[in-house]
Amino acid sequence: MDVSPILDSLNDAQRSAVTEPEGSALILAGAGSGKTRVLVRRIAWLCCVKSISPYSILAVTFTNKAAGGMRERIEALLEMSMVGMWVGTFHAICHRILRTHYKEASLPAAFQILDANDQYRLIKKIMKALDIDEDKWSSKTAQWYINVKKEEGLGPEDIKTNKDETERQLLRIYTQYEEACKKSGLVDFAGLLLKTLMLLKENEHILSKYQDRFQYILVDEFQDTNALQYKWLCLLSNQHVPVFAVGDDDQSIYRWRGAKIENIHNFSKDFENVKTYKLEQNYRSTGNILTAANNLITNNKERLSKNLWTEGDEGEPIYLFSAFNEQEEARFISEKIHEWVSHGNRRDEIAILYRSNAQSRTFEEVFISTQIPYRVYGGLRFFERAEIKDALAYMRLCYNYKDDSSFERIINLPTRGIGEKTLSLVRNCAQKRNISLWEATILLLEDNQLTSRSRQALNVFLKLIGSLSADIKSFELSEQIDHVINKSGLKNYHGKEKGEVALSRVENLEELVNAAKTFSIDEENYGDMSETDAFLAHAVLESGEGQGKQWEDCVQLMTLHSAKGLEFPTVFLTGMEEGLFPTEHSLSEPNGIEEERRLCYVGITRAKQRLFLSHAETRRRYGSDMYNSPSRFINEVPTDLILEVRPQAHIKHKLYRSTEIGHTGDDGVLQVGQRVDHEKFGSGIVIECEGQGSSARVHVNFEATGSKWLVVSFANLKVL
DNA sequence: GTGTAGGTGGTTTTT
DNA sequence: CCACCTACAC
Repeated sequence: MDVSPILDSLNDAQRSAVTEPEGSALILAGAGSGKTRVLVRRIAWLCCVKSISPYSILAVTFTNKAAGGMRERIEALLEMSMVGMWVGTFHAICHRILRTHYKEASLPAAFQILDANDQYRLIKKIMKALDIDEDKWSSKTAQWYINVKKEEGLGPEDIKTNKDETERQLLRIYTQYEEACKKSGLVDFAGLLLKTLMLLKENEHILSKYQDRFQYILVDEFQDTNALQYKWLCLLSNQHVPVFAVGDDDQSIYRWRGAKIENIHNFSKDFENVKTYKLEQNYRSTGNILTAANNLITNNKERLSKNLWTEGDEGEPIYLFSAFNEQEEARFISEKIHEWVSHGNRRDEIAILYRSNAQSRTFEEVFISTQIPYRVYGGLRFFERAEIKDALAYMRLCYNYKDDSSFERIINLPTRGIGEKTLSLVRNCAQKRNISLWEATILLLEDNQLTSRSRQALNVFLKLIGSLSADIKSFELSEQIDHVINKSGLKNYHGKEKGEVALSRVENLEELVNAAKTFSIDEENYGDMSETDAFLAHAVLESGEGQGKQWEDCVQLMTLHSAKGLEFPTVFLTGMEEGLFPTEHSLSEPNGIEEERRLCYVGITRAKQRLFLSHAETRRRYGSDMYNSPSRFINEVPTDLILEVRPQAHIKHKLYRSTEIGHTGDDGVLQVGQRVDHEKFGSGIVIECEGQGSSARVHVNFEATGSKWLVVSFANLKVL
């Protein structure tokens, strides 16, 4: 057969990887080296040349978006349907397996998935019930602890009771939390993975079913897999199914979330017959951009060596803009965008990247006033909105009365006179008898111990859910949701509120009905689930876009993390300041700086043609002015690549100002960060140094009087 | 049960 | 500084 479309325009390394005959392979694919292309062609190669049925292939990706894109690209390349091939995130795949074997996994058929937010709420509730002081052991820590333990593959019963008081408390919470999840038929994200792993370990016939089925396993973004996912891969591959793992250790930016880079190192040891391929030719960026990225990343000690190169031109220099404050930084970028657009270019070819979400604000303000359409990525997504989750909680409760988390969410929403007092009676009863809140409510009503008022209210609620759940069983999915949001009073409740927000809530609820209408059950991910089950799972696993409406040509604003995997002709890498990027936090973490540097590397390599780095001398943060020196990462880009742009030079600054200059009268060394004392202005901190000898000046931020430039030879500063 | 004053904390994020 | 949460007063 003609394999040319599959091997067409691949370079040698890519071709070797795609046609790897036997065994597992580790593809170290640098940024822009055609990683996705290799994955897609590999699958095409397996199907067409090796005549492997799509049914025998499992491809795992990091996001749902990537999964969809991959299937599409293969189908486009081969002009055939890939029905039967499993492509999805670890979570989606585990979810599917658990649905199929819910009995063996000791889960109810109607088990629901708990998202991070629900998980947090549940943990808080449990801590309150256990009477654990939140000031001493924060609920955030507890959540972190639970997820870390799960990712290590440890259930509460696997952890030995420690003498350490903190750990004992955390374990108590973990135990209770698992109990609560089990009782309500809820599984959190890490739980999907852990439960699947247990299921496969404990049920030989199920494990061999999947081991026999999947003859080839492919993993994208391998550097971002965590310990649990790795174990899962080992188990499924059973040492002999070839695993094709594609990743880039230099782009590992999720270690803080449990991603284990060691997986890349261990891969060759744990799997048989592993060949390693390096994809180092970059097809994305100009020579200068690549040189900048390469130079930056060589400052990391802990990495597999790899050097990107391109056949392309050097291209434009790396532009650097030093702004006085964050406003000016945004204004400068706004001007550049106007310039760009007036030359007939598109705004969506421009990305503005920043370290933290809060930084988008200044850009938004300036873009509104200078009339630049923009789109901010990230933030609250559709299925994460409170009103949507409320509506879905009704649905979930209708299908599973034991879902306590949903029960609590909507018992008094809209308000129906069931307050804290009644609710705590229900909670107590449920806890004492180890039954669900729903069952406890029924018991309490029979017991006749409640005030007539709360009995009335609880009765109304039970009746409502009862009749809703009876009504909707015969309806289409979208009709079910429409029915629920109307009959529950949810829509009316938000309709009566005033203001923009309320209006958008009603619109969102209507949009939910719409989403249900257009939801087509994707056989591959949801198998033989009912449409409703599939939709509810879909809502949690794939929480949707933050802001719809992509039709307008918009400048793209996003964090460095969310830029991973994307590329843009022009990239503005903003807020390049010590304390911001790298973050203050990272300085005290063991390998914090290296992760920040990888993040910077990701940022730089997003750019195809033009890269702007910018930093601000002062930045308003948490209400007070911060004076940050330029990020060390700027200095790690070779000076000769950089062109400083300064359209409105107010003061002449040195680009690379030394951090140490001259001497004070009492012969102390003056350097950035040094505390000094001045006769008149009092004490302050040196935030900048400039010049040499008698013309040397320092910028000092005085506690009492604010910041001032002082000539060192006159100021008579005392080093403190 | 709703509204508002006071306190607090505040990277990155997909599933 | 601002968004979010909690606690209390209507």
